[in-house]
Amino acid sequence: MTHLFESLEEEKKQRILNAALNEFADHGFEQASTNRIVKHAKIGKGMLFHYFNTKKDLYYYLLHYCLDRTLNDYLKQIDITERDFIERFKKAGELKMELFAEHPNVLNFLGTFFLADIKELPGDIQAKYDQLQKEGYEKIYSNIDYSLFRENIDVEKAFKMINWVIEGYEKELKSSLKGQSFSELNMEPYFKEFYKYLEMLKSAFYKKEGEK
Amino acid sequence: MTHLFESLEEEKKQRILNAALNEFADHGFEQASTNRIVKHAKIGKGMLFHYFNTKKDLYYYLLHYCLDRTLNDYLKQIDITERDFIERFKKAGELKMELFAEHPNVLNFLGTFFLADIKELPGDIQAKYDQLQKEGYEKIYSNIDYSLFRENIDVEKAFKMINWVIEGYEKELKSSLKGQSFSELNMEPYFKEFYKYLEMLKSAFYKKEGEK
DNA sequence: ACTTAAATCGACCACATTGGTCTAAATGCC
DNA sequence: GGCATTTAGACCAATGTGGTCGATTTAAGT
Repeated sequence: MTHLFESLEEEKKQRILNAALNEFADHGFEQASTNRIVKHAKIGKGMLFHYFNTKKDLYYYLLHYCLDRTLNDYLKQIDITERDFIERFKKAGELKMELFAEHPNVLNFLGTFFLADIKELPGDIQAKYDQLQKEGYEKIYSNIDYSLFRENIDVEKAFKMINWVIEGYEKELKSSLKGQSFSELNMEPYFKEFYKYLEMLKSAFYKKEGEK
Repeated sequence: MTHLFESLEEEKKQRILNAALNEFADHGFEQASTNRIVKHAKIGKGMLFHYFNTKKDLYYYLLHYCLDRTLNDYLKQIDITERDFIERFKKAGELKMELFAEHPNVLNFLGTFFLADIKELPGDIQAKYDQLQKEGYEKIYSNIDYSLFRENIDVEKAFKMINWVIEGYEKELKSSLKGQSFSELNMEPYFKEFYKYLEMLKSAFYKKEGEK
């Protein structure tokens, strides 16, 4: 088989995945401890190095996994036939929350990776990374209907502000629900509140009904 | 003398302060290394423990220092006779940038401290911390002129969105100027751009001239 | 039931790093 | 000169590091 680890029982796989993602997300590559990983994953030390030969290999495996998830479960799901910027990102925000609910550490891990700027990556991972950046850029900027915006406003700045508000709300939500098991929570009221912010943004930046 | 460290030549004091703040900001208390601190501060190991008896004492000293700076150089400077929310935070944003330019690590250090939630602090530090929270709350919410806001908008939400936009701009600025010595930079063009965002927020949330 | 192969653990390795100490030299001061 | 303070870094026991290995259990095949 291509990878020993892949053919493990799902539950153990998840335990190891989560333990390792958390450890790297919390401490970065160098300071992450394989001892802590095996302890939290509740496996013997030997196993970790049986599945992944070295600490670095483990890191690359996780990186590949996270890039894949983010690309397939998040970016690729963003619908660019939706030409309304805010509507597009309303759905994107929901997708992001779903991914976070299922795998809180995928996004955290990638977060720490982004600001660690490693000099060189294995070819296939570099490719995935490039693909992710390209896809991300496209999903944000392509095929937006500029005519929805009021004439006198700076659309570039509006884009940024909308993103900051979405990020701000996400951040606040995460911190106010810290500890609670996100995935078994009824998210509806939070989405409702999220939508109110988006409506405010629309009435701030979009043309009013009359002048369309 | 009350504290050996205080009566050092300014330049050496700064070297030690910066080295230690950076180390704790990057790694948190446990993982921070006194060896790295002395290396970066370019002093002998003995000195650090001569000035501050233990690692913990050093940490508390820094904490006290950072709380003090933030309180005196930032929070206390915010003018609450300015009743216009956005104008108040325009000046607050500038103060924050100035503090950051002079001491990038003070805010970073406090940032890591906030989310580390230590169980118990020495009395005097706990007091400073409480004072900071109280002062912070006051400076944000007290004496705001609500009548500036348009009648149909949710002011609480507007507050938050304004803060998210300011934080977003700060974050973007920091990351786009990363590496450059912030303090020797001409910040004017960036303030100009910052103001444009604030103007957009005003026209989004405030009453127009006519309806005042 | 017997053999062989894969999976699993954790003691163990050599080495690096930890917070903190202490000696001995350098420097400042009268 | 002589006393006190400042300085550097070798040194300490303790802990932690990534990674290995032999021993034991489990699974599979026939």
